[in-house]
Amino acid sequence: MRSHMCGDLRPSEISQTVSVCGWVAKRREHGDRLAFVDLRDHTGIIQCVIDNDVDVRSEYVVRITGVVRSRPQGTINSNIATGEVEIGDCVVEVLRSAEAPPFPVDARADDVDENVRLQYRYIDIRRERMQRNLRTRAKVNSAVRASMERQGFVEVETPMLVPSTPEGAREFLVPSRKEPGSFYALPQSPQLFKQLLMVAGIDRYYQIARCLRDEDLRADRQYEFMQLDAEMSFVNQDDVLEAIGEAVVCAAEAVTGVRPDPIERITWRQAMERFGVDKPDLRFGMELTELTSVFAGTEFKAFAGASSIKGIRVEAKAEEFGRNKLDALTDRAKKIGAKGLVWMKVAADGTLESPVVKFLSAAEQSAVITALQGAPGDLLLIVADEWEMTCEVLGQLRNDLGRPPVHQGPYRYVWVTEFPLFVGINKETGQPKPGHHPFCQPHPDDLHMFESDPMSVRSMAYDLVLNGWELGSGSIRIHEPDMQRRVFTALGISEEEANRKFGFFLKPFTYGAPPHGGFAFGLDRLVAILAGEDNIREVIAFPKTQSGQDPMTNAPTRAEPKQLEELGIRVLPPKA
RNA sequence: GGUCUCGUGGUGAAGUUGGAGUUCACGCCGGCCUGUCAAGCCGGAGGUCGCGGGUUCGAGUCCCGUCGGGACCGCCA
Repeated sequence: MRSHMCGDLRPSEISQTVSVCGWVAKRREHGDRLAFVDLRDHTGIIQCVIDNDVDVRSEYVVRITGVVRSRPQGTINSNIATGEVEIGDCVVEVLRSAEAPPFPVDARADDVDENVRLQYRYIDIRRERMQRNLRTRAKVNSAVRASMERQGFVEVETPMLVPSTPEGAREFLVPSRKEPGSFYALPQSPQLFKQLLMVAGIDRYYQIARCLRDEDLRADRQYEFMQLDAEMSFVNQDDVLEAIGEAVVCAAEAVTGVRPDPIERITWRQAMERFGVDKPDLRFGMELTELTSVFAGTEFKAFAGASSIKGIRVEAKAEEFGRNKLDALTDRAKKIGAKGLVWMKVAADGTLESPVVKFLSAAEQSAVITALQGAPGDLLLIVADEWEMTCEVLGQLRNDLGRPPVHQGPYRYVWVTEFPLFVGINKETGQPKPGHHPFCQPHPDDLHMFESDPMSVRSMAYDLVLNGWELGSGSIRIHEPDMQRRVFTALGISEEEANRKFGFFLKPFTYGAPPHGGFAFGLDRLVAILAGEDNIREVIAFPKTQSGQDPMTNAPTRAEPKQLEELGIRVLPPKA
């Protein structure tokens, strides 16, 4: 039907007869004998000059055949790529008329209520921004696949109907018709299957896998999302980071044209010390500064006896933060869990202004300024608490006060390694909770304190972080029954319980499991950042809203009584 | 489950101390127009101010509830 794409026409095509197809982006009439029609396809816009009376309106689908010619002098439009040429002597075929669209099919729709855009997603996607985003996504998928293939990974598809597993995120359940009362779950990840593929000798597996989690939605979370999921046999941690890092770097290069530097690494401990979070945003400074020794002998009650004191310097913000804003910061700190927040302002003469300054010795005051490199006009924020709380509170404040939008360059990738094996205590059982999952290999250097001090044991788990967003995580897995038993014991899981919950997973490991490890990272998040979006809905063709609905299809919908009966399901009346 | 925030013709906004569905831009429909380009000029249609209740002589505006969108917290091993 067509010989060229709209956006491809250039002076090199002049005097050629061409046919283009697309949607009418704009019509400008100048009487019966002259009209300009801007025709749009996914490549761009070309101006067609119509010299007879043709009724074409916005979003009509048309085929236009005519001759490419250069535009008359003074009428070149430098705003579009095809602006030096136009199509003349046009024959217009209306392939389909159209209703007027509910919103402009161009950048103006960026300001339209997102719900309306989602309701008419098929029109929204005609826009250049959405076309670009979806094509960026395809580039990332393609580059990731190519990279994984080059590295000898084999794509294996794993089932969508899987057994429900008790740990982890809430699952979507699918009722079984053959066995009423029994349910499949939709996979939160192919975790179990990919490890079994290692037992099965696949050696290097990957999949661009759809994962589902029935947890509340956010800017960076949808019910369904795509992950690059991978697992490798006979490898150590470096091998995994190397392989996954290569795929990520290739994906970034495919989109930006620039190959990022090798991804740097930081341990979890360092990340907490310096940035106060386990997904540090390396694009800006304001790092946490250690002050515990500065106040080692202080008289100030709030600091005396605190095991960890740290501060951050908010550059040149002293003036901006009046009483109200400082109170709001203090509230924020308390909400996170701090007992309080100490603020100080560095005055023009280099002295400190703060409600607590009278409790601090002159030596302490000057030491604080030196440690934090305070300059006149700076705001200093200090927290004293247990180490983890101090880090966490200041890390949050650092992000609140300094973090740019996620998509704003430069791209700073970082591996965070050596996560703690256990995190927190299960309130019901009093036992530690797994930091990653219960099949994660403890750090070999920490095995001597596994029983005596389990909370200090590091793991062979790692995260990949980009601009403060967690892209994904992985670990070296346990492949020895003895080690697995020790971990279950530490978690308070009995052998009976372990067999009941994880039996179908553990048994295969007795038949010869190779040492293995893997990783999974969220493609939606990576694509969003590379596409310059701060919301993954913008890179998903048909996303759900925050309440989990699809304004276009109206999903979820009520089931027919007949369907429910067949499945042996009765729906309870809504709670009063 | 919680905090905050938004909801006014198809779209985006304005709407003052509570005083007539008022206004602006875009879009739409009709007319004029031979070089425009998110064209220009003239005219027109189009709204249950999300929904329900309350206060009031009178509510887009104030109060209560509810529904929907969004951001965040919880949650996401």
